[in-house]
Amino acid sequence: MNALDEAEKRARLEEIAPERLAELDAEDEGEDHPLPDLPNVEDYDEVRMRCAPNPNGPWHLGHARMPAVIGTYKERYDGWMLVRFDDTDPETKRPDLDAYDGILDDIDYLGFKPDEVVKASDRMETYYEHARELIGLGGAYTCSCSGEAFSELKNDGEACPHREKNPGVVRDEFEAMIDGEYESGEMVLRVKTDIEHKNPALRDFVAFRMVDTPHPREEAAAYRCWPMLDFQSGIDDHLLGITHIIRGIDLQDSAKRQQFVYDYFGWEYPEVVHWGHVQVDAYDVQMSTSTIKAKIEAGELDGWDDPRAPTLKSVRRRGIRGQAIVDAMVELGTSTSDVDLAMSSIYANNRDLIDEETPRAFLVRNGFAPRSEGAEAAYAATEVPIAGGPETAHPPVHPNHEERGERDIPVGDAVLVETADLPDEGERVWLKGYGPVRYDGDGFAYTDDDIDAVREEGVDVIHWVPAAGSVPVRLRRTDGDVYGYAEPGYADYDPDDLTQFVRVGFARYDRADEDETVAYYAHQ
RNA sequence: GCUCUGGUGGUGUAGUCCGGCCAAUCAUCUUGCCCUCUCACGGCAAGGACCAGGGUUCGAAUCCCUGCCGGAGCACCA
Repeated sequence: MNALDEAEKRARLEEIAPERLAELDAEDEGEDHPLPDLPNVEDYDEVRMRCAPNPNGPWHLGHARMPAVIGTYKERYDGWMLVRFDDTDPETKRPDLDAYDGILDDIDYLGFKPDEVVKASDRMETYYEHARELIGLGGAYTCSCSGEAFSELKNDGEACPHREKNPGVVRDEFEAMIDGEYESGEMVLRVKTDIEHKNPALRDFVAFRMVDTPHPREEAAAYRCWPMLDFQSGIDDHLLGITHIIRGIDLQDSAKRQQFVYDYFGWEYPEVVHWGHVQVDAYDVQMSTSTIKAKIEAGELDGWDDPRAPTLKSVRRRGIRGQAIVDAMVELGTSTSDVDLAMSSIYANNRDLIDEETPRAFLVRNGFAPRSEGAEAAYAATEVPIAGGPETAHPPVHPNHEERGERDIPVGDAVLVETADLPDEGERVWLKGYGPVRYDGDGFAYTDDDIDAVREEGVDVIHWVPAAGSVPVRLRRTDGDVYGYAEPGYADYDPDDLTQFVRVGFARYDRADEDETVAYYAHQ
């Protein structure tokens, strides 16, 4: 009934309330977006956002959320995306020189292109300029209290003696900080907020401190006086025209702290969205840069792309599309509560993306080297002589796409099958893509049964490879390495090619070593 | 201790602002069936949730109160 006069209703609405019609259309479009609307988008000419990673190491899976969500919003609002490396801690979170390009590479893998890339460590003079200005406005003071001493005063809501220091002295001491005349811990510049603020986290926070360790980037190695995140990031967000900040709840109080700086300068604070922490299931290794780094150094992981590492390099090597990760991250939304990301949803997304285009191949498993706790699997292959049938098998490249042709697998005198698939003596089995055989205890004899044997008589269909000419494969899984033999055609694959090993799962061809070919397992 | 912030199936999410159309959406997941040269894809079906207790109301996932549980900040880390 209602559907019948939908068009009529629209026409009528157009007449009496065109603005309402536009609203309806906007609502309809909104249904396609898993992510909630960004706040107050209409107040800005352009939605400008930033990813602000600390380049202190390669990215783990959780890091993907930042570009995934921000990049998706960028596409949705036709906005602008900055990648800004917040590398202002040369010591505790010391930047890793390879991480700058590594992160950009990961963002590219996820399918996004930043409109601009900057490094905070290139912008030091800008931060100094603004600090000078802030001092001029009476909004900051140099302080030589020890951390503990200040903390104690602060917790009691009491100002330290340096707070009312003569502005000229503050100016001189700050210049001395810039000139590196203090050592680490001797002097900081604090933002004057409200020392009695009911939230102790907001009271007179540190804007600059001394760091003795030189920055690893040559261009920034001479600086000793470094801004803290709250100051640097706050200044940059304004200067770079950021309209929407999207970041984790750990920075919840940051906006409130930075608001004080913005107030001194008379700036408007951007819109902010905070999200909770992400945990990913399916990994034994904790998702943290330092933990992964430690495990690699201890030899427990082979590297950042070890299949057991919850890193982007790892899933990438397994042949999982960046898009699958992005989709999963976007589905998580931007809730402030902590969320668990199920790898199965990444796998489901990936399967959606690759199944149609991925060719099939046989892999007969024979051996397993577990590399994680509780992993168990027993795979064994049996060689069985075969006689009486055609010389070659022709299974399709893809069961849903006849037009892609057939694989040609020579059978030879014997085949390998997984021992668990071996039928009882006297029973038949259907070698997939080849035909029916009867097992006589020693070998397979081709029978003349047609496919009805499978359809109506319940003969099992199993995968197999020829005993001669098959490709020894090591299939690297998150729980260990599976050994086996792939059909001869697998020798023609190139690195990055995907295949679906029938009844085993999707895998990415990695390389051909001298004695074996290495593939990485993605998922079933 | 102080200050924020959150709690819908196994997981994620919609609904919460403006109480009824919610015996709660969608996806993933699990199970069963169908399709198929046993995978994957596809189709069908089933399973599974409003943190607890009070209150307001004709009516509460939605509003109020209390409790419980969780996360974050109070760094010269980001």
